[in-house]
Amino acid sequence: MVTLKDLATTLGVSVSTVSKALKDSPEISEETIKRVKNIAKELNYRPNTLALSLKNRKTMTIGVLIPDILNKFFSKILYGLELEAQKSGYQIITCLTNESLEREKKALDLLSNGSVDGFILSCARETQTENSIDHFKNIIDQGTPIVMFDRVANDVDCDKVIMDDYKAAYQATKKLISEGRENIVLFDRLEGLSVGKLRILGYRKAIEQSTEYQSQPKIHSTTDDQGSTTEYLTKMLKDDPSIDGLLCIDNIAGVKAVGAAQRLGKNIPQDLSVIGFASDDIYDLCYPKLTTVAQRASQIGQQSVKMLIDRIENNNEVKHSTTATVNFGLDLRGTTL
Amino acid sequence: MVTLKDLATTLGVSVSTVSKALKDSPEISEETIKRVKNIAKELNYRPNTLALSLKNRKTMTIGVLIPDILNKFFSKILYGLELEAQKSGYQIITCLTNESLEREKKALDLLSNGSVDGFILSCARETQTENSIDHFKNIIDQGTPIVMFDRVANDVDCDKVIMDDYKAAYQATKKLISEGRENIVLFDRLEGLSVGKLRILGYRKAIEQSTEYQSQPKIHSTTDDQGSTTEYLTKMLKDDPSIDGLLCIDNIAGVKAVGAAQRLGKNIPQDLSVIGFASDDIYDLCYPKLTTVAQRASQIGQQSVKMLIDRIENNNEVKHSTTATVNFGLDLRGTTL
DNA sequence: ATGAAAGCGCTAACAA
DNA sequence: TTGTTAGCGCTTTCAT
Repeated sequence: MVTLKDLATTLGVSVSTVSKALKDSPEISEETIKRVKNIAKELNYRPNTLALSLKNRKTMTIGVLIPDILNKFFSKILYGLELEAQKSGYQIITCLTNESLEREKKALDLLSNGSVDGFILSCARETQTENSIDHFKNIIDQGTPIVMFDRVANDVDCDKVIMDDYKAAYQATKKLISEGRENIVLFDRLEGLSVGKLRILGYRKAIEQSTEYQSQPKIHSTTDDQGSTTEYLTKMLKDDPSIDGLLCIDNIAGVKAVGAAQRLGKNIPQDLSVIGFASDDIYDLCYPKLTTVAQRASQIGQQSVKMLIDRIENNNEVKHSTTATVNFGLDLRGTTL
Repeated sequence: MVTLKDLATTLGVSVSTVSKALKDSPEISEETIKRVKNIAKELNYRPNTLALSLKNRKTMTIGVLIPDILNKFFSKILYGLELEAQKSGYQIITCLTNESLEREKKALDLLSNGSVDGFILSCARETQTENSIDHFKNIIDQGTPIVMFDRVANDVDCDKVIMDDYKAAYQATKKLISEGRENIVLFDRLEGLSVGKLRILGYRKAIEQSTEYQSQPKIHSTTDDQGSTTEYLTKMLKDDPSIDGLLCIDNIAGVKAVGAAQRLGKNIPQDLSVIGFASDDIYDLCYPKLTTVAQRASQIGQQSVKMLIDRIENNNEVKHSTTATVNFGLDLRGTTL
C-alpha cells in the first residue's frame, strides 16, 4: 500500500504538502501540485478509506439488514439500494439476518461502532412476532439514523418506507369487478404477516363498497404444511366452477392457479381472470402472462437511501420522522380481460 | 461514541491500562480489570472497528462482487457466503456490478485500499466478453487475494470455485437417453457465457458416446431479442412433433417448455421428458414439477469463503492457486419418467 | 501494576 | 508556499 508518506519521502516534501497538493489546494504551487500528482499516479496511490473515516468520523457506508435474500422482493430492494447509494458515493455493507432476532441484534451491534453512518433495514420475522424494539432504540439514541422499509416497527420513531398493500388489493379487486366478474375469490398463502391482513381488508372493502357486485367476499387460504398449493387450487376451482375471478395475494400462487385452471379446461382469461401479487418476475411462467400487482421494489430501495442520506447529512436539523408510501402498480397482462 | 479515553478519564487511569484491562492482560491487577470492565459495560463501550483495522492492517471484511443480484443463483451464493463468513467472524461488503466491466473496475478500485482483506467475485458479462483481466491482476499484485467463482477468468492466477457444467449436462442427457428417448433436443438461451458452452459439450458427449441413441445432437437456441421464449418453444415443438426429450440449459425455459407442450396437447412426461437447469426455485411453477439440474449455490459460497480466508490468514505460505469443483445435483421430479 | 509515547494514514489549524 | 503538530481510536513497546 502506497501512503502519503511514501509520496512525501520520494519527493522530498512533507506529508501535508502532498495531502494538500492532491486536493488542489491554492496554498500549494502549481508546480508542486503537478509533481505530486504525477508521482501519485505513477505509484498508483489510493487514499486509505479507513484512515479517512477515522479522521472524518464519516464512513460513507450504509449498513443494510435483509431478512431473507432468497426472497426476490428483498433482492430487488437491495438492487435499488445499491443503485441509489452508488449515485451518492455511498458504500453498502449487507448483513443477512435470516429472519432471526438474534442475528439482527448482532449485526446492529457489530456495525454501530463507527463502521457505518446509518442503517436501512427490514425487520426479521422474529422481531415482528416478538415485537422486540429496544435494540433499534439503542442505536437511534446513540445518534445513528435508521430507515425501516416494508416490515417496520411501529413503535420505533424513525423514518420509514412502506407500501400501500391495502390500496393495491383494493384496486386489483375493483379491476375484477369492473370486468363484470361475479364470483371473485381471494386466495391467501401468507403466514400472518401484517401485509397480508391489509390486502384482505382492501379486497373486502372493494367488494363491500361495490353496488354492481352481489356476492359476499370469499377467502380461501392454505399454508405450505397443508400440501401443495397447486392441489388446493385445483380442488377449489373444481368444487366451485362458478369462480370467475381470482386474486392471489402471494408471490407464486397466481402462476399455479393459471396452470390449474387450464388443466381443468378453463379458458384464461375468458372463463376466469387471475391477478397475482408478485415481487418475483414470474409473470411469464404461465401463458397467457399473469396480470400482477407489482411492488415497486427498487423504488423502495431508492427512497430509503434518499431518506437516510438526508438524515446523515442534515442530522443537525432535528426533523420529525417521516413515513413514505410507495404505491403498487397494476401490470395488466394476459390473464385479465 | 464511547472511547477508551472516555473510560480512562472517568476511572482516572491511563488509556493503555484500560486497553490492556479489557483484554485481560496479566499486567493489570484483578481489581482494575473488574473496574474497567464494569464501567465499559455501563457506558456501553464498543471498540471502534475502523481504528482497529487501521492499526492491525486487517479489516475482517471481504469484498464481494456480484454481477446480477436479481439472478437467484447469485442471491443464493451471497447467502452461502454470508453464512460462512459469519462463522469466521468476517463481514461482507457487497458490490453489484450489474454485468458492467466499468463498475467492476470501480468496485475493485474503491475497496482495494485497505477496506477489505480480500475479494470474492464472479466476473461481469462484459468482463468475460471483452476478456479483460488487468484489473484483477493489479489487485493480486498488490497482495490482495481474490477468489473467483462460477464465471472465472482463466488467465488470472487465483483460487477458483467452479461447477462442473459439463458433467451436469452429460448426466442429464444420459438420463434422457436411458429413458429410451429418441429425439433429444438441447435448448439454449444463454448469451455466450462459458458455462453454456460446457453444457453443450456435455450434451454432445453423452449423445455421441451412446450406442443406443441414434439421432444427431440437435441444438436450438434463441435470445431475448428474438421474441418470447414461449413462442419459440411452441413453434419448435410443433415443427418437430417427434421431439421426446428436452434439456433446457437456462433457468426458466424448462418451465415454459412444459407449459407450451401441454398446450399443444402433449402429456408430460409420457410424450416428452423435460429437464431444466435451475438456480431459481421455479421447479414447481409447472405441473408436474420440473426435473432440474440444480447448482449447489450455497456450497459454492461456502467453499469460496473458506479458500479466501485460508489465503488471507496464511498468506505467508506461498501456495499454488487451486480450483475447487462443486458438483450439480440431478433432482428428479415429475417431468421425467 | 501502571503509564507515556509512538505509530497506523490522514487532515487541518497554525507556524514559519 | 511549505512544514510542524496534534489528533481521530486503538495497540504495544518501553519506561516507571
